[in-house]
Amino acid sequence: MARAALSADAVVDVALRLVDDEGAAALTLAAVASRAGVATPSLYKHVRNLAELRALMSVQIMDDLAERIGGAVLGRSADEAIRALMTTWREYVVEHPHRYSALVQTPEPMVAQAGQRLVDIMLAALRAYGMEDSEAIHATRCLRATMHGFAVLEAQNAFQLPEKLDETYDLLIHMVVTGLRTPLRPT
Amino acid sequence: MARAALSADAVVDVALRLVDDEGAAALTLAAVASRAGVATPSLYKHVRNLAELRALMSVQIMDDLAERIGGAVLGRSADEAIRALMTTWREYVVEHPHRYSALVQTPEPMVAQAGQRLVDIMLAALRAYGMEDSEAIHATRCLRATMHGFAVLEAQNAFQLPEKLDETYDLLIHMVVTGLRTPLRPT
DNA sequence: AGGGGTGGCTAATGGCATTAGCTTATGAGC
DNA sequence: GCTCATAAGCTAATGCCATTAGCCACCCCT
Repeated sequence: MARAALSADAVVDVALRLVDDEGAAALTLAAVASRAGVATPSLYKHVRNLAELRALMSVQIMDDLAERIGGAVLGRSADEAIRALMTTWREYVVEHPHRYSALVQTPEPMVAQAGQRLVDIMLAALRAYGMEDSEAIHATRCLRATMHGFAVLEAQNAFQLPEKLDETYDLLIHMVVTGLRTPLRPT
Repeated sequence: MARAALSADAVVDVALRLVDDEGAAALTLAAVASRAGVATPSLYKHVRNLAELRALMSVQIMDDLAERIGGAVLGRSADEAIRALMTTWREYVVEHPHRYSALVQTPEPMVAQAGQRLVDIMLAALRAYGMEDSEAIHATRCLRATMHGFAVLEAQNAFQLPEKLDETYDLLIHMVVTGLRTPLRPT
């Protein structure tokens, strides 16, 4: 080992704060290096390239989300668990909208695994409905799509009208809870 | 006027086909120019810059979607309209996944207006539920968030497990229809 | 005290968006 | 049919960015 200095985690951390402060479009290696007080090429000692940095950031974001959500869901079941999950998810997005916009979905194993950890937590919350496996997977996808869609749109400021988003989100939670509880077909 | 040749619309068209063929990440002015059989700087005679090209592409995509959806919803009401709307939306995404990934939401008026046209069609479909204005707006946001979330994830290939997406989407439609029909509170 | 490896640096390359300024074809009016 | 203004194209140049190559200094371990 040599000087302590930077590390991959530290670089990711600097990059995440940069994105928080200046938006996802401001993410360049030059800007990260400048914040870290280092020359641009030095970053390559810690991350392979920009694409990997993006992936590492996404993993960190998903893990943060997973941790928060895991805590929120603990000890609750069924409707209450979904409500807590969705509320916690949105809180994170509202706290860090740019960070959420910087999330990338790549087929890369590292990112896919972090996504899976997140999905597993949702899956666990939905099993509380007594769903069998395949059914729970479909339900989880619906939950994920719904939350993610709202999150993306809110993070990008895509909702124009003056109606309160809090109220919309209450309705969204209601829609998910009601819609997933009502059986699709009487099979 | 001078030579017919290119036009802003033609550039947008070439760019959309490029994205369809090679993915959203392949969108560069150099690549568009090459496809159009022209030198890169020539594009600036038709679009202001890359950001404007992206915006114009997004407008085109949203208008295509609006046209399809307008047709699909015509003559249907309530549940059937929502079902048709969601099905048509997803068909477009499956046909043009890269194009959908290239969609940008900016506060720019041009894009916001195209988005509004799309939202208005959804709003019209939801009024069929007899919702009053504010209620219909919240419901439209839920519908939009849900569809968009699923579309983004499917376009990015973010669903890993082998379960059929068709089945998931059936459940999603069911969730939206059921969830939006059930009143939130008996106010 | 010394040596190996790690983490930093400067310099160089190539792709891209964008701007400046020149050239030419076209079509409207005569 | 000729002229000319202008739209639409071009080449050249700039500057930012990611990435690579190759060099140097510091620190820990012995």
